[in-house]
Amino acid sequence: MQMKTGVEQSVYAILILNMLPDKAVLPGEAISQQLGASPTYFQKLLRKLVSANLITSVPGVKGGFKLRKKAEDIRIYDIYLAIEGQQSLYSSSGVMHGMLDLEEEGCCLLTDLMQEAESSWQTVLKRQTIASLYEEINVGYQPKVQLLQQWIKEKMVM
Amino acid sequence: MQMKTGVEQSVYAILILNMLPDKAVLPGEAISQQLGASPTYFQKLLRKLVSANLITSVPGVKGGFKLRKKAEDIRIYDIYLAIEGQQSLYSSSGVMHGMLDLEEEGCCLLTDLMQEAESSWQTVLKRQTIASLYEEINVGYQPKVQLLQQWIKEKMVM
DNA sequence: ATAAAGTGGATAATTATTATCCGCGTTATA
DNA sequence: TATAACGCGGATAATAATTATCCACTTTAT
Ligand code: FES
Ligand code: FES
Repeated sequence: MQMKTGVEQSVYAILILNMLPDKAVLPGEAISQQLGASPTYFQKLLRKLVSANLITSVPGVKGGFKLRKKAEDIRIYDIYLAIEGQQSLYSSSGVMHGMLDLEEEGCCLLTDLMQEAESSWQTVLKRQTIASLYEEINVGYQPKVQLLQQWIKEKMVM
Repeated sequence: MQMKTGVEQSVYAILILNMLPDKAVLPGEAISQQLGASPTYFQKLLRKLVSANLITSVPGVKGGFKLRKKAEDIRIYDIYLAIEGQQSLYSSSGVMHGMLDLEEEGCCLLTDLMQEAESSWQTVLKRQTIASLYEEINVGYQPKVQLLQQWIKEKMVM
């Protein structure tokens, strides 16, 4: 039970896109290179982010990706959801059904508990946004962020 | 990112063992049959529960498994831990390291957040115990539980 | 002695995740 | 208008995680 690495990559990808000037766009391959991710698979992840309306894509020669929402409106949870899908962490196999010979469903006590735990988990991931995460990184690693900004200026297209 | 089905099976297995009279023991195969689990793999799960000191095993002809702790002292989280292991839900691949060119570790902002979320999740799973779960099932499905009790009396050995 | 259990290791089957390829549509620009 | 740089989607392969089976072994009641 491990979160997909795609979630981490996506978060940092969006963090990069957040540093992009308005109207500018960054090619997927540049991003995947910066993250050290496999370019082809990373495109698939970007597609999921597009489907989730977190970023937009521009095809064609000066194409690429950019944010669709404001950084304040992108919660870490949204990114998680885009990549991992909406299925819950726990899904009952109906063990209790067979055990107690129940006809109807909607019973599983464990499901209730697990759902509550997951909600509690989600709450934390809904608190932090790309904006707040960027804030933290910026105060903690400003010089490095400058370099990243520089790199973005080189790779972006308008 | 799905919890292993072994967690569900283990919870119900322990719930069954909890209904066992003191000194009695239930063979692993009987349990797996009741749960509809694959017998050989389910033995592996039972082993993990033994290793985690949640249940004890008795070898030999009148052998089987029984609880090691009191139902009040077995949290759902303990069972989760026994089956899934102690690794956290999220583990950083160091994407931020490569991105910002950091030497040392202990940085990842996402790791902190994810850890907080996971703690929050764990808290819920630490609240409920086998005792409280059994309580709930007992009030909700008493007649069915009677039948299960009956079955246990048939299958147990002392 | 024998049979019924658990144990541990090796291995296979299945499923989920990650990765690659290729042909296509779109768009700036030469 | 041709071309090159990009994103898109489907098919497919490689890898890893999970689930499942088998077997030789130890333990113990009868
Ligand atoms: S056994 Fe889980 S929903 Fe019924
Ligand atoms: S990038 Fe996550 S710990 Fe440094």
